Amino acid sequence: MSKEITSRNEDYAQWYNDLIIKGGLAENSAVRGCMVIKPYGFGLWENMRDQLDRMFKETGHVNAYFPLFIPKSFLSKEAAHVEGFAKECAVVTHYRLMNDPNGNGVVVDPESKLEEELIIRPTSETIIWNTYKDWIQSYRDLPLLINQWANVVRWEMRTRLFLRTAEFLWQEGHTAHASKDEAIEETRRMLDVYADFVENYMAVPVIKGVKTASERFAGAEDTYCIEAMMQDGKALQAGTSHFLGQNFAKAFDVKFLNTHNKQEYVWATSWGVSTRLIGALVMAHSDDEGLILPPRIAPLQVVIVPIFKGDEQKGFIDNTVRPVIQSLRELGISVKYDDSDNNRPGWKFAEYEKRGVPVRIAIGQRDIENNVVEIARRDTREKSSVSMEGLAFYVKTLLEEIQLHMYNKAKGYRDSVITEVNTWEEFETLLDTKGGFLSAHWDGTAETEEAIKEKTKATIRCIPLNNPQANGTCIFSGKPSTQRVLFARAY
RNA sequence: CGGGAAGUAGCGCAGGCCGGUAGCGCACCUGGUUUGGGACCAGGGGGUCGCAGGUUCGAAUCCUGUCUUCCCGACCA
Repeated sequence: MSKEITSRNEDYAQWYNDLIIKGGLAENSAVRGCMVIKPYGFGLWENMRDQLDRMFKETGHVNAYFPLFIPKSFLSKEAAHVEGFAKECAVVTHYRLMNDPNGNGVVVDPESKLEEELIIRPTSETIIWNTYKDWIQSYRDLPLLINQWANVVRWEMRTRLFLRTAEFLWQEGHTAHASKDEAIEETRRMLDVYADFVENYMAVPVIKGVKTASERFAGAEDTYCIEAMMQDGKALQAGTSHFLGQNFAKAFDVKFLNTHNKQEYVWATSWGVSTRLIGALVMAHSDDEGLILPPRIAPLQVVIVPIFKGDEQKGFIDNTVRPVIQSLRELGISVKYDDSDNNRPGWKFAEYEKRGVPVRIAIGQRDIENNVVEIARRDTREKSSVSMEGLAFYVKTLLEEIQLHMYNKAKGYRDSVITEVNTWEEFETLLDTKGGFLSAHWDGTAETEEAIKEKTKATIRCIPLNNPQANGTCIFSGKPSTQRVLFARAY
């Protein structure tokens, strides 16, 4: 039993905080609402980022970088966009400090007021579309497929490590297209990339869908999303891909000459995932002993712990382990040999379990005599004795098996909490007792959606893609409905 | 931004009501014994008690303000 981690049953929110902090991923900083991502957590992000980056490149995108500061006037050009972000922006009003005349350190120099305030980007549509105006003249300049890795700031009232912080890291793709169909195709393509990544690398099953009008990104025509399910029955939006129509092209006057020599506004998309995914990862897989990280993105895949009495045994173990490490590395597996003398094996076992390292290899005198090692997998906590012969391949296969098992387990849980409900009583009861996704008929109006949210805190997470059409009656209003949608309480 | 709780050594806490100059466990350092699920003995180092004012001969303790964190709400990815 872990001495340091609050159990899920006792206090789910505290359990999550404990995992992040005790697992070494991140901690709170001296700045309100901002976290420090520690090396282990950043290693995780790097692995996620690198894989996503490969996938973006494979789908024809290139990276670029746009400014952190956005002139205030830019933000006001697209009406819905302003509306959506106005309330949570950090604003730069001055550019210089001076010594406090009263001797209290430094103060803002009142002489240095900016003529036009700068907004610290909450997202980059405006600065990017202002730039695209100059980059796009003809259909030959399209499509323009650009991604940016950046930090953004949204002044949140209430923050939680990784899930919602004032500053976070993300990627934002911003593309421009010659036709509506092509832009929609891009929006869907990137949604598929996200789903592929989250399911196959993070081992978190997702539901692809479309947001309702009220849940849409500020300035989008359509917002597509992937929705994940956490162990407490609450949903989490893991990624979004927006079809922006011609809204930003019109706001920033971005036109191109088509093949018929006619001016047209370009069609746009934007899409993003953030460090929030780490929160999803933690809450989808981990247990009361600590983190459980999927092998394909774990910063450390294998840890080797020696068990010995005296220097002589240690020497034997070192010699046995050395070629093992080499053969694992040759297969592209990350390994750490923890032969530190500070802690005993039991302590190390607990520590690496807390950190979610997928595979632990323990090796002692007894094992060497039998030409075996002890292998423990983090996901099931099973231990077994494995021959040294072909060990590296065994581990490689095991890592793949763990990856798959984690996905299947998470999917099994997720599927078990998707419930079709047909009465309002059922809806309210299940929301409180079981949670998860409630698949229910909805009359399609924002009023009903809002009323349900008021009453239950559940929102429509998405209308799943390829959603079967079936006539029914709205769970709340009793009016006719053409399809079921997914409701849930969410992060 | 409203309501509640909390901030004392790296971590977890006691002390506070009743003011007198700070203590425990873990971690850390040294030496030794240990090592198959969070070792033990002995010795040792480390704290402007979140910060700023105030009351007082004297403040971790009382008062005011402020910052931060956690929980619940409103807002949101």
